[in-house]
Amino acid sequence: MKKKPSSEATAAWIRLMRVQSRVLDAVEQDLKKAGFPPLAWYDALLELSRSPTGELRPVELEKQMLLPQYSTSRLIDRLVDEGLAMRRECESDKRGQFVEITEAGRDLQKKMWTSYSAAIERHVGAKLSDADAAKLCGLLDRLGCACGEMAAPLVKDAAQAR
Amino acid sequence: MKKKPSSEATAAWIRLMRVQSRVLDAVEQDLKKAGFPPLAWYDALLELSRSPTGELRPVELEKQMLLPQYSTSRLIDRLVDEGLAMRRECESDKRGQFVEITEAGRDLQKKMWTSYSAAIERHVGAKLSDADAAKLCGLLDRLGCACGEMAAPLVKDAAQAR
DNA sequence: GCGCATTAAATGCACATGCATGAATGGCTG
DNA sequence: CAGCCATTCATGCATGTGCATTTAATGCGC
Repeated sequence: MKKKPSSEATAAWIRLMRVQSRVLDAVEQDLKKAGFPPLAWYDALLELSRSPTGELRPVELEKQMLLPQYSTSRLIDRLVDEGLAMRRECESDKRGQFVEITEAGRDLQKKMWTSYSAAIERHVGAKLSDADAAKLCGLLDRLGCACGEMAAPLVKDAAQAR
Repeated sequence: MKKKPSSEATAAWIRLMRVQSRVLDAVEQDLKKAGFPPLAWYDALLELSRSPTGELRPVELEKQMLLPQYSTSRLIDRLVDEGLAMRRECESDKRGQFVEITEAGRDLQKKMWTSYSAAIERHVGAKLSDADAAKLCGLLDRLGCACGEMAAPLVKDAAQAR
């Protein structure tokens, strides 16, 4: 059947791709210039630090962030290499493991948030009123949620860092 | 000064990243399942085919798509390898060159558009009314355009394929 | 015309990613 | 309990990407 998208839908698609790419680039650049690791590290550290116990199963991390399994596995490798997290074996299920954030990890997450939040403000907040940001949010949610999963219970304030 | 972003701005940022990632993924998967090359190839072929002469300088291509110079260079390599484009030397400026789309390239672009447009409809059009898509567009533009460049003269109907 | 900064494009090298697969464990079914 | 499929995580290999540098040609100032 191959129905064609309306020109509005197509335009929205193009904007979504281009604008995201630019804004992400800008924010990543800001972080890099401040001497910090990539955003993905922050996301992982944040998820870990948000867990009551400071630890998560790789599988859970993988679902929170939208990464493939192998990608999560290697991200954890790097965090561990840098002393930002530790692997801990899982008693109840010996296939699995836990990843626990270290103090250094928590520190880095907090420090990054300073730069990160400034970058968000600069590249997003400064260009949109709160009302418009909320509208944007609502429209984007309509695209994401119907995607199959719900997966947005704790996302809503995922940056309540510090 | 490091001003903090409002929670609305932060939420919008997070949605922008996550939703784009999901939707892009979905569309790329659709294309891949249909046996087509990555989206970037389509974008490049479209830009080339849109040029009146069917050719562009790599530098121009690089500006249209949001790619770094070396990335464009290698993308062209692949297109040429597959017979979808040809390199042609530039008379007036011997440093430069022209990249010209071939018939095979035009064909592929058109064929991809069938799948591509269906994917856009499925993952964007179907989830948003035209009015909402237009709103989304407007909000996104506010984020992208103030970015420094204008760079959206021909983007507005960049998918007027076929 | 000569030196020199500038622009266009390619490339070597380290590192990241995607994909398929493997290894270990768990759990279900008969 | 035996067989079998599912789950969790790691990894080898090919491919892609980022970054810095190189090569080549231009234009500019003098």
